[in-house]
Amino acid sequence: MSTYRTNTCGELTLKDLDKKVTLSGFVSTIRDHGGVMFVDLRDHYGTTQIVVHDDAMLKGVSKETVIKVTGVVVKRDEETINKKIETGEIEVVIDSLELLSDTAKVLPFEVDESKKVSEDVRLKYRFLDLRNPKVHENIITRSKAFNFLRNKMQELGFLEIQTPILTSSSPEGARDFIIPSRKHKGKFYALPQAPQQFKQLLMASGFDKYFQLAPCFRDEDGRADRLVGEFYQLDMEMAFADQEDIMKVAEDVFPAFFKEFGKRRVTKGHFKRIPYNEAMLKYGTDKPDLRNPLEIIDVSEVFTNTEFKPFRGAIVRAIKVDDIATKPNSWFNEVVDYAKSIDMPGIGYISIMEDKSLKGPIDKFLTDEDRNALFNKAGLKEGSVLFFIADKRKDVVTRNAGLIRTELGRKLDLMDHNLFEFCFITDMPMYEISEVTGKLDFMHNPFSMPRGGEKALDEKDPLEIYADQFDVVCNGVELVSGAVRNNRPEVLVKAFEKAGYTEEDIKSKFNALYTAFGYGCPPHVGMALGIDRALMMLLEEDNVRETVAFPLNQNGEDVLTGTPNEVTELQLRETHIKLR
RNA sequence: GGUUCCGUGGUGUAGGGGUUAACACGUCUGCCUGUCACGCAGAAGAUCGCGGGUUCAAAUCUCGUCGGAACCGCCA
Repeated sequence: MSTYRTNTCGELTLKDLDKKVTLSGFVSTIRDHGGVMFVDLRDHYGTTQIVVHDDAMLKGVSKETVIKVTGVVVKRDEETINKKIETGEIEVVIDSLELLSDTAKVLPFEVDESKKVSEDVRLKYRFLDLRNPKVHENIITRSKAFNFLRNKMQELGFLEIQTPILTSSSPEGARDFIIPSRKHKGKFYALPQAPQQFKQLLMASGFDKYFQLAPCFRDEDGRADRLVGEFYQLDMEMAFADQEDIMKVAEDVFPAFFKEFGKRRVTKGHFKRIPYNEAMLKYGTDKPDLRNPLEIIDVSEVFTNTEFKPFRGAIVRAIKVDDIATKPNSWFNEVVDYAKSIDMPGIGYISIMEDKSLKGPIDKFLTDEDRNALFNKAGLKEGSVLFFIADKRKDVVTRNAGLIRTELGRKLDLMDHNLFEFCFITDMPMYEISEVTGKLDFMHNPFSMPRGGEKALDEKDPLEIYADQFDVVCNGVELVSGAVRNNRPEVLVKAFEKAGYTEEDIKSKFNALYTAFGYGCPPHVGMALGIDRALMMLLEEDNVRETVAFPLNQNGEDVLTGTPNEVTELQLRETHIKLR
């Protein structure tokens, strides 16, 4: 038996009546009624009400002090049962109390209310914040989630293998965190942005199914849904497998994971598959929220020769919404205001009235032929409203249409808030024209196998080449990225040449992979889930930092431990670093 | 790197060119034998982030700066 307790604060019930018990924990609250005092004693497992009859025992005891008490488990009177806590039918009447650890009398915040406190204060006193059961529970769930994923992957025959944390910097992708080498003057280690190269090397090493709950490091700015510095991926790779095989794993693991830890229904069966280009047209984004039933259509051809100048020669997209033609003008004005807020000049729309006549700012520019074309194309009916989004630039019109679709869905509350709806975005273009350089560049993952292999690279317009590469999107959040990898050195070289790299570049930057592939490598496929972001959704939080025990703030600092910090002159000298 | 918002006792907020800067929670003191967000009475606690400017007068207006958050860039 422990010196400190016979039981935890979360487990005593009526079946323990009359037992002599010892409990230890944090003092949550003290309610002093004169002759009788109640102390809520909290530990990791729960809260138990302690009854004190001698106020001398509470000397020095205040909120958040750590105490040990011994007493007898007593049944509460019917009218004093507290249904809010597991132990609410009993209480412990104590005869001794020992103060194990004192506390400052004035706390930086009330532990139970810590979620309402500004984040910088919470993080400065994170240890207090984490005592809050609501905050505490997230970390427990995180632990269980990691355990679940590990078990699930092992059940599926995947082998967990650790890949290096001290590795080499690669110029592509995100900024690396770099670590100076003591033994190699002027050289640096880098923390991995992802285990990408190593997991592919594992495939070349003959391991069949690899996974890892992998820490990843990127020296990039954070967001509410993106951790600064470090985050975790469920990373996996499988040999002798194609895209269908890994998609099956996705459809097995992720819904099970969301069902286990989420509070919402999860879509059953196969995920809907949407080719990238179709997603961009229908939803205006590569991470659509399918709970929103609205879809975007292209009606450019109707307006090729229109009298309405903003639409003439432009790309025109439209969103049909049924049964809203009778909304008041003010409602439509709010939509117009939203359009302006995203830098659209305005938004045109037509409403279909009871007599099938049209009403709206755009109507006077339409010919009967146009009207017929729109009716057919959009499936308009009485009560429908068709919103138009136009611009000469394809990326702008696509983005704006997507934003309008989302706003209409939100405004009309069309979404099922009790659902996690997954889909695959497939058929990713291999290349795109970089906005920065104007040259051909990889759109996503350069290690993906171009569909059609060498032949496609030789014969096709690069912008027409697709990859067996996919994302898993849930409720408009990109959770997973996966792809069939390029395991053929000669194809790899060709694929990189299109993006302006030489064989020498590949040899110097990705020497390990290039060399390994030269000695035979099974065809392989893999994907990675952003665990923190998935947890954020499962915990219904709107900030990823709520899923991590000790997150860095947006400025990349941990104000509790003082990270990052300065190092000694000696450390600098040994690692050949000179500050200036 | 950029944009926007925020910064007022320990915490969360209100207020707003002028006198004791308000409220809730917390803290302290006293009362109370059944509360569980206990209650009641009282007290302490803030140069309103920092610096400059305008003004007879700045916590308030203004400029700058620092800090935080959200978004854009960035995140193959």
